[in-house]
Amino acid sequence: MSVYEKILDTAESLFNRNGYTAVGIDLIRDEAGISKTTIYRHFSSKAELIEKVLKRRHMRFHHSIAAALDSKKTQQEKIKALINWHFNWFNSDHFEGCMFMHALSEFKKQDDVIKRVSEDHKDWLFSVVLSILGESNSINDNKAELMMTFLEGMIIRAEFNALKLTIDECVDEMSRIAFH
Amino acid sequence: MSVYEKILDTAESLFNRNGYTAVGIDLIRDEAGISKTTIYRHFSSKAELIEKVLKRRHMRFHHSIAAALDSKKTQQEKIKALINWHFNWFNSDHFEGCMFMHALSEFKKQDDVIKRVSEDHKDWLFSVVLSILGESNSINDNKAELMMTFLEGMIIRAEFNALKLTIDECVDEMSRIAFH
DNA sequence: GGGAAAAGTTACAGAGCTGTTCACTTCCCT
DNA sequence: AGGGAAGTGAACAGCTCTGTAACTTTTCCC
Repeated sequence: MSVYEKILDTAESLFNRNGYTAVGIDLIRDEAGISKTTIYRHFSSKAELIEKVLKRRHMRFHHSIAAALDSKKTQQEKIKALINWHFNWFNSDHFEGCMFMHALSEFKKQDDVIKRVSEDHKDWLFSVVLSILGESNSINDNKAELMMTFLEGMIIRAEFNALKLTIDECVDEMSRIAFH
Repeated sequence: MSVYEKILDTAESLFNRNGYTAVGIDLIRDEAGISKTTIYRHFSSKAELIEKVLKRRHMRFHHSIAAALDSKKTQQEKIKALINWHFNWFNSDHFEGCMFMHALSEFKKQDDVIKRVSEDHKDWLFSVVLSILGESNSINDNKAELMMTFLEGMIIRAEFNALKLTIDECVDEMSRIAFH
């Protein structure tokens, strides 16, 4: 694994667990076993490191979700796959909530680049939901809004260990929204 | 207004707009026009100040929502009042998302007291939703979970200016969950 | 093997943060 | 009038953080 990727891996893991401001460059250096000089040779600032971490994470999510949905034929199967994907994420041992959401909260008043990367991610997730429903029109846009709102709620509740709903209950709710 | 309350007011406003870690005691001192000595006479630490800010905010929300729902008779009216209350909040000029959620994200690994205050707030909001439905049983608990998940999604989407749903659409969705 | 590129080590500048200290002032209560 | 509570202002200790600089070591390609 290249040094560049090791920095990104370590930074992503630490930012995910402890937040962006709470994690300093020195901690990333120690955890990655890579000198600070090298970190700053690859990334001009902490903000750029965060930006690159988020962009790479977005690409990973993008490919992973696309792979999970592509093989599915019906709308119902796609919804089930989407919910399944999220529950797998919630139950993985590194789940700490949505990093893009946290980035938006921490930087919406400070850093426009990080803010935009996070907004782009959420816009993309909305487009995934919309694409399950079919073409964009007023009815589908509205259903996608409802589904997206519920999905965001699931993510938040899961972060705080407050999501008591089962996979099937979430699939049922999403399906009910989708199929009128 | 007492000095004590002025400190809480200023701190709450700044924490709300800029986050907890990003706001220093010196900024609160300048904004409130109150010396740092006085702040530390009333609050033994920044963590305690945050805790008191959150507890007072919780009490305010508690009374405000209770007042909004108490006069309503039917379940339908109560749901409408709850959604209305939230949209009023979203559209107020100081809305920046849920401070308890942000506190949980920032302090879940650091400060158990702040974490618990925030969890208590969310538990209370759940109990409000449940009380609209009636007594606690497996069916109502499940409906309350669905409604709470949707409500949390609304709050997040509103924070990021991504909530395109109207009041009526949210009321319809919540009612659909509540009335089977 | 030689030489350049990449990485490591260490120290440090400059800033900001929390929390404390001390000397001074204001104000209220009796 | 006088004493105590409450507030002010300014400095500062101690720490952490970002980012830089100078110098040494490793790695790797020809």
